Amino acid sequence: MEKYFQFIAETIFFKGLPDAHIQALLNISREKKFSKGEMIFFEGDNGEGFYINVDGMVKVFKTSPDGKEQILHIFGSGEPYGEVPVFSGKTFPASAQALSDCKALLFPRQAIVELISANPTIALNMLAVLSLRLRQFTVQVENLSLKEVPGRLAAHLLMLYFEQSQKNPILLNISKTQLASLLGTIPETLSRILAKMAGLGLVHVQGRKIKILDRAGLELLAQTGRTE
Amino acid sequence: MEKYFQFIAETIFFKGLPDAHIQALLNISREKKFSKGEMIFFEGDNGEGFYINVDGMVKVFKTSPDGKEQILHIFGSGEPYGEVPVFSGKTFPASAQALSDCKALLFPRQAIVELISANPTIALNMLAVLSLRLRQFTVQVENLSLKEVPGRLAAHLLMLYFEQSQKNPILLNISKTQLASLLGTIPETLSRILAKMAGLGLVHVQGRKIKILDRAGLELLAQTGRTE
DNA sequence: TTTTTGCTTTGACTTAGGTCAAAAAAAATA
DNA sequence: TATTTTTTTTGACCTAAGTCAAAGCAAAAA
Repeated sequence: MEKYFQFIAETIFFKGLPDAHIQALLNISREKKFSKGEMIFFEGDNGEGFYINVDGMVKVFKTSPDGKEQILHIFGSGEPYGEVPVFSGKTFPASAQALSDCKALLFPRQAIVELISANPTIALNMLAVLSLRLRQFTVQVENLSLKEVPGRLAAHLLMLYFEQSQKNPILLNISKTQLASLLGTIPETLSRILAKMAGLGLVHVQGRKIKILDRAGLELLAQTGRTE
Repeated sequence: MEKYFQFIAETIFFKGLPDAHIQALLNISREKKFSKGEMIFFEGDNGEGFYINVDGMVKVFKTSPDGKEQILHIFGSGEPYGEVPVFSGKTFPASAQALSDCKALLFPRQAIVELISANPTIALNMLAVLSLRLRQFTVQVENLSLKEVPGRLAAHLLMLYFEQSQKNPILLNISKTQLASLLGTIPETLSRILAKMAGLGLVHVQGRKIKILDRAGLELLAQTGRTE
């Protein structure tokens, strides 16, 4: 586990902590591996702790009775997930699945609570992370209820553009089917709208590579939903 | 402010704290009054602290460029809101407005952060509150993207039924226009669907009083979206 | 009480985006 | 490479729910 010392010390949850605490965290953490497609936890499960992703990508999602799924979030390296049951005392509100082969560190509930009780400063990092997550949810609700699919897609592409340090073309990190589920729509609709956006000269699409041709146009679409 | 000692000591945020800390909180808090319709904060503002509602009801919401609004949450007595900027260091992700004349206590950011740094109980309480809020958001996203309006309405009525200790008829605590906005739809659609549900013998509607006639039917509708 | 204002309902119409089916393309596996 | 499987695209069609307009009600203000 020693190899994760530096890794833990740099995660958003635990950055800025004294070495002694990092070491304590290292001692309580367990390494977990998941292969592509494997379920990490199910909605309704009692959480044994939360995870920090080391390698690979994880999706957290909800499913409807008729099998439709809505992705809530996709987590990559260094990102924590599954914290809700640790603090709320309730079950997981959603399920998690490995999108690729994954490695993660599991931090058991009891040990984390004790660590916070002994050291409230840690809690501030965690409060910050949860607050940012709340912020993201307000955006997702706004997108789902106040924007139409083209607007959501435009906003997402712009987000990726900045996330990938303004490189152009941008590269989708997930399949278009997964992207559809993240945007609250279905692959057919996503495909049609990408085609329409290409027709309008906003983007050029080649598999997972999307070249932004008209950034101002995308921004207008993302903000107002209109294209003129 | 002394009159709020007991009130603060019983809020979800601050329950379980020693009297000395409650007194400290009392000392840093400021009483605020808002009249019906008054804005409490705007999306994008820097938060000076968070609020705990004393009297009245507050809605937290997002608005689209063309004026449509989505209510994220409605807060009543004893409930905290506006915490996101305190911990995330960012601006308010949504706006807040008084739905009725309101009284609230404002807890300034700096003082709260200091209190948390020194007191693990508060930190854990706050983590619990934010986690529960995250849970609620997952439900809202699920509702918006995986359920149709009748299913969302049925789920909401059942929630009110339990919130109001299974009294029947239940009483809407907000106008139908506000309810529509909370459910991610518009008043016309809500009205039509309530009429349809009444036609199916699920409920009986009389202004803000809604009598549940077929609870199993409502539960089926809430879970599966179907009515047979 | 009367007047004004805001809330709710109803009707006619439109549309974004979903469903179903099938073909085409890409990726994974043998 | 060939073969199987998965993903993506396209077409025809359908429907939930939105828009617009108007009327009816209820609640607040004069």
